[in-house]
Amino acid sequence: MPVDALDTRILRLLLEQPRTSVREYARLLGVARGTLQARLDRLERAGVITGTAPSLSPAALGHPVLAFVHIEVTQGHLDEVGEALAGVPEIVEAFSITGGGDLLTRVVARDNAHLEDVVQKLISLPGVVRTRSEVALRERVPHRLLPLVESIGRSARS
Amino acid sequence: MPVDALDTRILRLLLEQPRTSVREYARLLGVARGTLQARLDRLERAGVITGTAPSLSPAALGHPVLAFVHIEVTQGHLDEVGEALAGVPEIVEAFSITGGGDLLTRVVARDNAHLEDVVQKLISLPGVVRTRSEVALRERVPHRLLPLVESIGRSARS
DNA sequence: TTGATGACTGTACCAATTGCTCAGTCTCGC
DNA sequence: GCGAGACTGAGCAATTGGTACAGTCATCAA
Repeated sequence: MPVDALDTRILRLLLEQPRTSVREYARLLGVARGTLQARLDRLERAGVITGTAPSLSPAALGHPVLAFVHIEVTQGHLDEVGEALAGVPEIVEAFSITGGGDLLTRVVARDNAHLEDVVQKLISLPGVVRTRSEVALRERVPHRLLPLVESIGRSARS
Repeated sequence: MPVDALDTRILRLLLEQPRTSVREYARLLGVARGTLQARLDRLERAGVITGTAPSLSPAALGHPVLAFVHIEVTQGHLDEVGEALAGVPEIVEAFSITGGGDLLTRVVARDNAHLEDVVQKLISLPGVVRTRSEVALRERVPHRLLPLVESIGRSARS
């Protein structure tokens, strides 16, 4: 079993109150410290906990504009373009998606003019046919995993 | 100035090797511990560092399917639908985007059948006209902020 | 029934880290 | 010249993380 009831409680605590010590987590969960530590090790080894890097806000870093740029690529150039994307610092993440040779990239920019620059740069990449941009206007649901974890916890309990 | 040269060096360290003590960071940067601590406090207060929660992998949590679901909403129901999205645990994040009453949501699912269930749930929300899904096939550029930080650092130095 | 395996507990130890404070130095702008 | 703000280096008590150990308990196969 990948994650059992105790694991979901651990993950919930981790998400709700990071910056708490392992000792304190153990106290809150009513579990021995060794147990918790073993669980954490296992969760990390299993790839559930992928990293501990603090999250930064591109907006606070002077890049308040967020856009999703679809990139249409000519046949057979998907890998090539995909790799080239890594060289664009404004691209925060990118996926190849269903629908022919399409890529979906998440782009941040200082302003709309900067966004245009980035899109121009993308169009100039060899293998790119055209792009289509959707600018994020408002964050309706901020990135979160807690509801998913709780949902998993609920179905695991049953 | 929001982030100067030292700040970018700090952020780079933070991203490159988390799980290092503040003391060690200070040593690596050749800076007094107090200084570093003050900088970290300031970066956090400024909203640059938004959180310290460890990052989890939905895939390792049994949700390997990632999709971007566009939702078209009838006029005037944007807020309503936007709030309803928070009630769907499979929705990891959501934005309202350019183009009429459109929402873009990031959805994770156990498999394609589960994805279909989620989309069905979304369609059933009052105010939703139709949806369009793009399933992520491969992660071409994994989520990253380091290149952006370095880019900012380069322009700040000049 | 017996024996083994794995998970959890409670305790203990130590080096290192944290949060905090303080006085002294340096640089900048008015 | 002078004050404000930032940085330094030092020190302190309290806590932490890493690790180890023996004992308990439940499960499972022989």
